[in-house]
Amino acid sequence: MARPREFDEEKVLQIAVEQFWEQGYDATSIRDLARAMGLTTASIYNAFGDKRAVYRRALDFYVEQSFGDRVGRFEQRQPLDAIQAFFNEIIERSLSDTKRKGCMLVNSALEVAPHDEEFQRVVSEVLRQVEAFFRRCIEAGQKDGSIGARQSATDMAGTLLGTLLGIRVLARTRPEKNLLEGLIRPVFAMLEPESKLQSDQSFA
Amino acid sequence: MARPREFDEEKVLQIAVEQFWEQGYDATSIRDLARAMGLTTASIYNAFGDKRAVYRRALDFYVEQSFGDRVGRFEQRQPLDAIQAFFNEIIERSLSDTKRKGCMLVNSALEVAPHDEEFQRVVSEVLRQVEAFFRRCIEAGQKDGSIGARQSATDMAGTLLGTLLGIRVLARTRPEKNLLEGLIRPVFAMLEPESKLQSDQSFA
DNA sequence: TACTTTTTATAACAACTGATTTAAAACGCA
DNA sequence: TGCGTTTTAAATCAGTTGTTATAAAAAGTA
Repeated sequence: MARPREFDEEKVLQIAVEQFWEQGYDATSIRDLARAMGLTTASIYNAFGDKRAVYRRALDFYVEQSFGDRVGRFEQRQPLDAIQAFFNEIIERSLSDTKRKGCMLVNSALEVAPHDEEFQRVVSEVLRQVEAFFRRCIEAGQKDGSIGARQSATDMAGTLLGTLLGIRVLARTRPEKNLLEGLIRPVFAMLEPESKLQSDQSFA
Repeated sequence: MARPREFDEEKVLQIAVEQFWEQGYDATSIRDLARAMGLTTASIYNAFGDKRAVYRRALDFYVEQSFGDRVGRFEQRQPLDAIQAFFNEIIERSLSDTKRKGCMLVNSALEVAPHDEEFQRVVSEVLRQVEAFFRRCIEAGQKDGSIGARQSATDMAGTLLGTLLGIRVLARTRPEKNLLEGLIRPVFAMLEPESKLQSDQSFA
């Protein structure tokens, strides 16, 4: 046959993720990638096509390891607990993100997706899946009474999605524990069943 | 004295805002700016300093006309109405944003602020002001009974700020009327006074 | 061992980047 | 009318951008 590849495509993609994640698409040059990957630019073009294709693969790779198993893992839990654990993990990750990289999907939603139809489709599809995960949790919780039905599952799932994105943006410039943990409290309260409402009057 | 300037600095700054707003910082070159402004690059450097300084001035200009009077205008109203009107306007603007430019401050929070201390300060300061506006509204509403006190004003102000940012990100890839107007409903419900809670069980 | 195919390394391509130099042009003030 | 000052225009700087051509190196198959 022919000469085999000297590098591991997954290892090299992981490096691409870190570069694009930290610096964004425009600010990362092919030479940046090549140096970090330990490859020549020719090898990158040979293996992936062009810069946009590397980013595409990197974003897929990121989504896979960021949302792939996680959603399934959380869905094992009780509905309300699943949602709360999901947000607690996001907040924790945002607070320990010393490099201020944020979420690569959100970054992509703002830098690349607005003027690239394909990325728009990719990003909105992932967001739709997260929203659907929230909605399934809420519907299950409403059925077993652990989540209130004052608002529709659809509306509340949207609220959770919006809050999630808001946290990821806010944490990028103001990664303050009090702020993030405080803003999520009223959102959790929104999920509470009706029976708990009266006992929830004090917040001191 | 000396030769007077041939261009109107405010008019030219407005053009810079539109360019940076639509394309972002990196993707907008000095030559892009010069062409759009009808100036030479030398004139830009003479008048503003360097590219970063142009962006700095443009962001200030944007913030001024986007948040300057608006907050004051809304604060004239009744507390709850002020908040609702604020969000309704944001949603309306997001839905009619055919160019998908989003909010320049949010864009800046993700592209520039993370690796530029000064912009981080500028962005977080504006966010703090928006948050303070929300808090003032909530505190006033809690005092006159038009807004519930199940959650603290601080926490709810944070929730509103997070929701605001979430809407601006979400609208960038999914500017859907149902989604945005739906996700805000539970947030408005969170603000309701205790007395209205029981009459709010149906959402059909 | 020779042939085929793919991956490498090196170099180069044209276009563009932010920024500056040079000199001409345009004003107000003396 | 000159003088001092600033803004213009045009060209240019060195460095970087994404991408590709060329040819050498490395493997399997015949």
